[in-house]
Amino acid sequence: MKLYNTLTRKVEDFVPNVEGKVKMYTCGPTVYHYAHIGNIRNYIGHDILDKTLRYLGYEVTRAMNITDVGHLTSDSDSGEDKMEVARKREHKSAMEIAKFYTEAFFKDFELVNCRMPEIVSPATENIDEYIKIIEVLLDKGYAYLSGGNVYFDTSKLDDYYVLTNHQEDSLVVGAREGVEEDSNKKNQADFVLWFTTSKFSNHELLWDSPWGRGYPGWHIECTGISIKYLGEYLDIHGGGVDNIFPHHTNEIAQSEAYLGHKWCNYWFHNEHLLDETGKMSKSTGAILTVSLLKEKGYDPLAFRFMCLNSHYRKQLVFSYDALDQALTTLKKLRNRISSITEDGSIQEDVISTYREKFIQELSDDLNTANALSVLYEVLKDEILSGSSKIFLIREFDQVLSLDLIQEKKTVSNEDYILEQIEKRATAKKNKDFSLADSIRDDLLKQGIRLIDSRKGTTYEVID
RNA sequence: GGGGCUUUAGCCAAGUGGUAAGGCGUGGGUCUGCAACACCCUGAUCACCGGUUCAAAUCCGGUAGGCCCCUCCA
Repeated sequence: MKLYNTLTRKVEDFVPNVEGKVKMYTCGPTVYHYAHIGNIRNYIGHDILDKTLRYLGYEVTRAMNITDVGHLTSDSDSGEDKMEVARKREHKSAMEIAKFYTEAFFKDFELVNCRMPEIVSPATENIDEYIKIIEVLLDKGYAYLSGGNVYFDTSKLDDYYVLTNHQEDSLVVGAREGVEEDSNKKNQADFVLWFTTSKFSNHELLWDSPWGRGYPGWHIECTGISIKYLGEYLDIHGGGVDNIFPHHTNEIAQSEAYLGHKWCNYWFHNEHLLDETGKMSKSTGAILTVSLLKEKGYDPLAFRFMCLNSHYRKQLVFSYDALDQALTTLKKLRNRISSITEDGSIQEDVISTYREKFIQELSDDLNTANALSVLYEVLKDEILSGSSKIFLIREFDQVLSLDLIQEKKTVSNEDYILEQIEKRATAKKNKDFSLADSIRDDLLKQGIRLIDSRKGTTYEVID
């Protein structure tokens, strides 16, 4: 398995800490709003990685957090917490907001056939863990108290910027509009581990800590949850590219300072899905979700297909044109697959050849577009028996998860349909084409499409 | 200002030194009373300029366009 590692900026052979076992962590959603399709693309990327590793025989343990606290709209103490903003917007309690959007997230997550990680943990359920880590960081001298908050001291590290090529001197303070400088910090790059109540009188979610009643900083939750559930040595940690700096950079800083050794070997980052205007954002503009696509009549898996047809490390521009294409392609694929008759023997030799090809593509830094091409090769192969094709497709779909093999839709009134087909055949024989066509149209309205061939007429059930 | 990614046919895209996969669409055809389905055929010298090389979409340099990050973000 070859995988691009942000840490080294190279495609590398993947070697887990413990042979045959993989510990994997995914930065989960922030549940103050709906997850848009760009967010979901990220989870599809992680899902493919997860399933590919399993397909290759690894025993994968995967954890994901749910961020239900502690995201500020701005870095300085004057910023508002996003959960608080949503709370005001919707006149609900913070926990109600979190519960609502968590459920909405997993609904969409499952609509695109993403596998649920073994561990899914909300940030608010692991406060003790963060406090424990922060105490150790203070003891070791990596953290300091200032203005009521606990900060991580980045100057204590030799290589704080390992994940990026950033230089401290060339960073622009407040590069983004609305970001203000925090005067409590010793160093520009220092970040908050724990906020106290001092500046936030209206914050709803608060916990007692040795430093006063308050709440955790954004970065500590992933470190805490990851170490708590996956241990001190992590194989893969992933998220969107925007997380590289500062989130993942800070995670590495605090985790390794806490543990005293290297923490995670491979950093996996998905590129963004763009729309015509550029980056999709939860903070601005309308939010397009998978559920909304479904309401518009799209199979959510068409979106998954669209993502798989591209590469996870490439920006992908969303358009309805592209989604339409993906939907057509997926339907045609399923159509072709459903017309395969399962006969003939299972041809182990040929099957393993294709299996190897498929594995080779996925093992090449998850080249899903080429993996899909292997699927087309299988369909076209004239030597391969129907049973062998279905066998392979079923296997490929364990990773692709496109529901390629559809349950044959059955109808309760088959006798009636056959009777109508018979009637139409007679009408055709008598050149009464208007009657023949009206029978065909009637059946179509009932979701039955007739298929004429030399051998006669058959039917299929359509949506 | 600094760091990074990207540019392949109408569209989605693969391809990291040896004369451009695959899919969608288009056009033509087979089948058909017609249609749908299916099947067959159909297209690009790879943003531009220069260099390295026997050989470059693939390596190097430059130009132009698009995008991301530099403390909200997948």
